[in-house]
Amino acid sequence: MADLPSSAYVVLGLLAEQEAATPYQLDQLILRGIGNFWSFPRSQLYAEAGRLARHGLIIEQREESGRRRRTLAITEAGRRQLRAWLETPTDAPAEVHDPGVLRLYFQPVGHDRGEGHSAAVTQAVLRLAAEQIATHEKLLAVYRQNAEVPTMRPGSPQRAALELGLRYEQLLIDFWKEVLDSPTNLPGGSFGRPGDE
Amino acid sequence: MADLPSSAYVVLGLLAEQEAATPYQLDQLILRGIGNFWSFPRSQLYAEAGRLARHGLIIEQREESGRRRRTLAITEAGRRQLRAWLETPTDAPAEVHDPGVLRLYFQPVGHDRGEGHSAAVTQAVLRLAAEQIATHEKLLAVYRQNAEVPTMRPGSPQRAALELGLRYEQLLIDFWKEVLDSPTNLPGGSFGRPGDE
DNA sequence: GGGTACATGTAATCAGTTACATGATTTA
DNA sequence: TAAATCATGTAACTGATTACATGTACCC
Repeated sequence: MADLPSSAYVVLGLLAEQEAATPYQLDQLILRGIGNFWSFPRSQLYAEAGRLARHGLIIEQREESGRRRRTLAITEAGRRQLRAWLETPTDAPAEVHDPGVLRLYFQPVGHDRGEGHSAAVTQAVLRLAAEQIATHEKLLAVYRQNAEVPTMRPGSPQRAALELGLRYEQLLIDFWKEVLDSPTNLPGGSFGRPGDE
Repeated sequence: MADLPSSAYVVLGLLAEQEAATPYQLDQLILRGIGNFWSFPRSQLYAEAGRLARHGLIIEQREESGRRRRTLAITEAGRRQLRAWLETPTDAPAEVHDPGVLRLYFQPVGHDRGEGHSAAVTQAVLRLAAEQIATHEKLLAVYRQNAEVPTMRPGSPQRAALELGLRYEQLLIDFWKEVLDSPTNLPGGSFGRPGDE
């Protein structure tokens, strides 16, 4: 079986716990759960559903009437595929796409010549840091709320993924706060060089 | 000006510091630098180059002879666009796609009924954790090497981005080590609940 | 000078996103 | 019952990836 994109396994995984769901319901689940770590727009769910159905990994039932709603359910073959994937070792690195860091990286080139930090760069970096702190604190708050919902069992994989999200956001906030504190000598300066475990 | 995908700004940003480069050279730069935080395959560079050239943000020169090599250089309009983007506030959240976490999340559904941790799940989680630790330690080692290259100025944005990478990998390693230590009560268990600042 | 590794480009395909259209349900 | 909101689907487009083809330099 040709291997599927990871988003397909998100669908399979959710259907494995839900037994059956509409794409819309899956979207809600993703939003509240794994979506914070592997998100994609709802419309993609239709494409995934089609693909998975073609492969016989799920079955789609359409309503006849107006909305022609789809109900999705995983098949035995789908479960097998999911299990196989869960057991497949992976050393694929995580992909991080962070627009804030990207902007930080290129700050110096936006301004005129010279490697040194101009006042303009400093200003821009400060603005960026403040904005990023706000962004990440907002997300942290959302995660904390998610941690409170009753179905979130402590010690479960779902809770662990969320925990990682919480720590990640905290890391980012700490990082940007350091930037705010010394915008001309960013984190990773002369002290605490790597190699000194 | 319609706004461009972030990868376009990677190209613009690099060209702004390099003055001129071939796509291949850009690829090398990305590999060593920002690529750890915003990567895409080399072939994409050709598409980006085309797009940017069409918009007049860079100029492309092609060799006449055999390889028909392209040399890219940023234009004044390109610099303006880059500057504008650098100053655009963004609250777009970072996207993290981590195949290890995704697998962890769905471990329970791979195995038979019941919410409780079966021995099989525990086994699978342990394997996953071990494998993830190895993966992230490998990447950490690469980052540490990158931190040593002479052009990597301490306190610079490039170094800061790398620093973030180092911390991120360390975070992941710590997380997975905790998993290894108590695979039946994953991080985010009863103690250290959020809300207790 | 033949093999190997590096450098370069393109086309075809697949994934992901945006924008839109419409059906159903609630509520004032 | 009109307006607002939630739920649902599709098509068109753009971005990203894979697979391939070929050129150039180096080195034994």
